Amino acid sequence: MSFESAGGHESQELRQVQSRRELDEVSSLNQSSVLVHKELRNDEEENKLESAKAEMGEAREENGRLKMMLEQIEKDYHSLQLRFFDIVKQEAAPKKFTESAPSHEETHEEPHELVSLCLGRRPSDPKKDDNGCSNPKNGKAMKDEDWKASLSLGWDSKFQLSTELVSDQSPETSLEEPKQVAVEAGDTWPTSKLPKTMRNGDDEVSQQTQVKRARVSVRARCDTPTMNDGCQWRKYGQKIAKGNPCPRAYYRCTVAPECPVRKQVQRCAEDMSILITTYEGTHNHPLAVSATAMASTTSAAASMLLSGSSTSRTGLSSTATAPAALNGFNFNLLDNSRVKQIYLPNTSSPPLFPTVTLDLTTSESAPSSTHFNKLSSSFASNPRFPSRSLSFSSSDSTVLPTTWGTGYPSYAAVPHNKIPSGSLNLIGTQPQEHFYQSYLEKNHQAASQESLTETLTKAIASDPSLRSMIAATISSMVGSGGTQDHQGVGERLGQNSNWGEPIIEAVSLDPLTQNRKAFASSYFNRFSSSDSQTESLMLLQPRVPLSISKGNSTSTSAIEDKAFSRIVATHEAAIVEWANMGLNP
DNA sequence: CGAGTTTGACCCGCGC
DNA sequence: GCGCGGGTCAAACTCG
Repeated sequence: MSFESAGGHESQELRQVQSRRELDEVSSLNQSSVLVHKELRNDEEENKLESAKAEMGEAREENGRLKMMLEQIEKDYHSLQLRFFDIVKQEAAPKKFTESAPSHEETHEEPHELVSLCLGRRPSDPKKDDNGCSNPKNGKAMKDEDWKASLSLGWDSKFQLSTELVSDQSPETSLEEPKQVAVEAGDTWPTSKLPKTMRNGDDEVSQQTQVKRARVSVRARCDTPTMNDGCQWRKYGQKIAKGNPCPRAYYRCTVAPECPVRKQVQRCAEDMSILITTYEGTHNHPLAVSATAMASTTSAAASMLLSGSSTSRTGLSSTATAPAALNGFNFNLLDNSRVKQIYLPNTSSPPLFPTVTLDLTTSESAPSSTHFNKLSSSFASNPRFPSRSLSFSSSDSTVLPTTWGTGYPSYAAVPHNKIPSGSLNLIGTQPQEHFYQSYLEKNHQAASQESLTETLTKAIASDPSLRSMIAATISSMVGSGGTQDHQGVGERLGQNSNWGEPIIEAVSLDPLTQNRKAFASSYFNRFSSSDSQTESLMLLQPRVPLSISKGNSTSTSAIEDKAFSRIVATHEAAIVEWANMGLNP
């Protein structure tokens, strides 16, 4: 202690001596500097002037260099933009280019990379969105509408997202422009099927002939000539199709003059009460709330279909089934017993387009796994395109099907947390869906729940579309079912958006959703870190999270319920984390 | 009178 | 090349 105090004393003296010396130096320097300053004042000014001039010269030079760089950058940007447009044109019209100048690069192009098959509408008018549901103050007034809308919020095709990646024309419009491109690229009709006026008119459109189009066929019990899906349709033709005494009617969307969406309506030959409506194309206009349900459902189905076809070559056959969630429908595993045969007008001539069938008929009819097999095999025989069947075998007819034909949905009649269960079956030809086949077999053999869970986990890892569906389910659960909170993801996303509008916009605008997206992406990427599609797939969340209520799924088999519980339990931590993102933004 | 429907003709792709 | 079937066109027709 004394040593320290002595040392401190010495240092104090040293500091005092030092400061005195410094003061002396400063004073002497001041004196001398005054003299020098007087002498050099003129010289300094001259020097300053010269240095300033030199600096200006350098600045000019730098400015010139920067200008050159800017010009060069602009040139590069312009040339790249031109190249980009050329590429987009080429990709949009592969047929023309392959015919005129076939190249290896083009012939090796994956068709799915060129296609967007979003059946929802593109966000053509964000203002309308704002006027509609995004205003939280409208809360109660919009409740019913929101509820309806919540049923209709859907997915968008990941191909749209993929298109987005390469079609960004300007940062400000990056969320909108690509969608337009997607609409133009994905909804074009083959040249042969384009109206003559269109064939002669827009070359770019008519050139997009090889683009693979997805069709979504919806089977639903309906007494009226057509399902009321909220859209305005104009009938433009009717034909008697082979194998079905009931005529097939062709309708064109008339909400917007240029809307490319068409639908075919035909009664099922075996069951006249079942109406088969096949949708094709993407609405390029805002949709009414009542119209968004079908658009979302078909969009999701098309997305699933294409996600499968995009990851595998067609022509390989396998029967596949998958658990999935669409717009709040229950996420149920396959129940073969409820899958009914879907009318196939001409199994000898496979459909020209990849088709996904949504079976919204009730499950009252007799079980028929043989029908299922027959159906899947007939699809599998299709060498050109895979087809899938999604069966929403609902035990409660108050869901979607009954809303069609009556004009307006009756969703309000169904408590949101008591949505009846529906199974969703995928019947596909995707070789990567070995899991589905595996599950199908396991289901038949009453396999153990443990193996089922493992299989499901493996499936998540192997199938990007399934991952997207799982993510959708999680989102749904968090949005309403899991938290009993209508302010969940569903409202966040659903209210501020119109139907069919690609989810990417809402996702991009909502920090919470961004977090969730990032989380889900990272989470599911653990299963497949090398899968580049995962991230975009994670954006395909459902707009509306209806409750995935399992308590009311009386029609669901015990195996399905348990399997569902297991898969949810397996990813419980992720789900909780996901949910907490909303609770603690 | 305009919008929507009906219906025969037409076009095109595909298989034989 | 021919026939078949799916899809579309467009004139005629219907309806409000």
